[in-house]
Order: sequence, then C-alpha cells, then structure tokens
Amino acid sequence: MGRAPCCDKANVKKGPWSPEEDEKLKDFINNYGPAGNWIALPQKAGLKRCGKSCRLRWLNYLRPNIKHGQFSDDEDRIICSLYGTIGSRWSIIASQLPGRTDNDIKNYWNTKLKKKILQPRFQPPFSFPLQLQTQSSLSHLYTSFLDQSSAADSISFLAPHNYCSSSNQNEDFHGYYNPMKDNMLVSGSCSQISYGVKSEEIGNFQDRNNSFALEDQPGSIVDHHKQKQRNGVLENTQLQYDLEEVKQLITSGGGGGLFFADESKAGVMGMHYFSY
DNA sequence: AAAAGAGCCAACCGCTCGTAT
DNA sequence: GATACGAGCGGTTGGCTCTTT
Repeated sequence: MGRAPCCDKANVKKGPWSPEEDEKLKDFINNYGPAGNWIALPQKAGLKRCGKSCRLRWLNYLRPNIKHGQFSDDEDRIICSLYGTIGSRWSIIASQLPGRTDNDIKNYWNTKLKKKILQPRFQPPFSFPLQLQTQSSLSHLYTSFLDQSSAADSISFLAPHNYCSSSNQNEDFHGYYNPMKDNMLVSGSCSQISYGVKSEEIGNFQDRNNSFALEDQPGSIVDHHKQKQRNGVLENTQLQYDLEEVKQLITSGGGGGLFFADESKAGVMGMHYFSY
C-alpha cells in the first residue's frame, strides 16, 4: 500500500495562481503566520489548493522581501562559487542570497548562468586535434586507457579529445586529455591545466612547464599554481569511476560539449570540458 | 504576417529527511 | 525500533513569451 496523498487531488485546483488566491493566502499568513501546518492551511484559508502548492507560492512569490529580476555580477559569482563547492543544493545557495529563492536560482542556473560560465575563457597553449571523436571510437580510447593503467575497476576522469578543466577552487582534481598522441596527457586541477609526457605510472607525469592558471585572479589560485610548479610532478587523484560510469559521463556529453561530474564520487564539482 | 523554434519560469511531482507517536 | 506524516528539496514539465525564419 502506498503512502496516503497529502490532499484530495480531485478537488484541488492546479496551475497558475489568481490574484484572488494570492490575496487569500497572504491575508491568512499575515493574520496567523507562515509557520504551522501547511496541509491544513488551504482549508482554513478557504483555498482549493494543495498545502504544498500554498507553501511553494508563499515561499517563492508572496513572502516579503522577495527579489525578482536581474541577477547581479556579485550574485553570479556567489552562485558559481557555491555550485562549484556544494553542487545543486539550491536551498543552501539561496540562503546566501537574501531575497532570492531556490527556485529562482535553479531556473537562473539552468537557463542562463550555466551557459554563460561554460564559455571557454582562455585558449590552451597548444593545439588539439580538430576532428571530434566519434562515439564508436570512444570506447576504444578509454578501454585502452584502462588497460595501460592496469586499473580495471576504476579510472580517473578521462576526456578523449577534449580540453578539461574545473571551476572548483577548493578541491583538486586531475582530468586527463588523451589525444591521438599516446604519450601526452593533460591534467586539469582546480587551479590549472597542465600537460605533460606520461610516465610509466598513469597519473604521475612530468610537468612540461606549460601550466597556466585557470583563473587570473590574485590569491590562492596563483599560489597553488606556483606550488604545483615547484613540485614538478603532478600526482594523480583517482576519482573512482567505474567503466560504465565513465562511458555514461563521456557519452552524455555528446562527444564534446560538457558534463558535470558526480561530486559525491569525484569530490569535485563544476567539471566540464570543451572540444576544439 | 504567420509559423516554428527557443527561452524562460511558475508550478508540479516524487523523493528524502526529521519528528512525533 | 517501526510507522506515519508533514516539511523541504531538487528535478522536471507545461505553457507562455520572445525571437527567428
């Protein structure tokens, strides 16, 4: 037996709210407060709506100090930064932006901000093969990658024929680029994209001193970059994807374009790659 | 001017979590 | 500890508006 419905679906109105309904809801909440029992509210307020619908309408539209309209650059930055850190936890992100609702931010991210920030902002210091990898040959590439690494059950993020990067500023991740030249790998971290010659062990390779900063802002990003260059060797960070997940991630990117990693496994967010 | 496609956003759905019993 | 239930959350959708052809 399933769970009892929260309201009588047959007798509740759906769809856009009318001004009269808005007034009823506002009046009721102004008189009795927003807290309490949302399920019982519609009946008390004389509304033919589901309690959840009332709650949503109040939180996203009717409550005081709601901010609608254009997001500022500062708000953009906060959203991007938090998304990079915690992912799509919209309610938490909204809590950092007074007047904004989680729904608003979610819509804004999905329709505008995501496209905006995924525009490549810099050119890599080398040329990638121009032809796009075909779906049919993708499996060969990452299969051979697995074979070489002798890691049959896990693999680091691999982006065949793609330039990979991360917008995450807190966590370090290394993504790999595996172009036709088998001896070259590209590693991306939260602060930099590097490339180098693969050594015997997958994941350890010599930095060819062609690292460059992902961001040109002052602060820890640049410091981190220097630190990496001092070390000379970039170590691998296994992200623990199994083969099927890698296939899924890569193919869901359509052979190019972008995808977002599952941060619960990768420990990073905002990972994306571009094809050239 | 009309049709088609893309963009946008309010609202819904179904799930998880926390709490009371 | 098990169960029931409301609150809250994130993903998705439907339909309206805007833009392009």
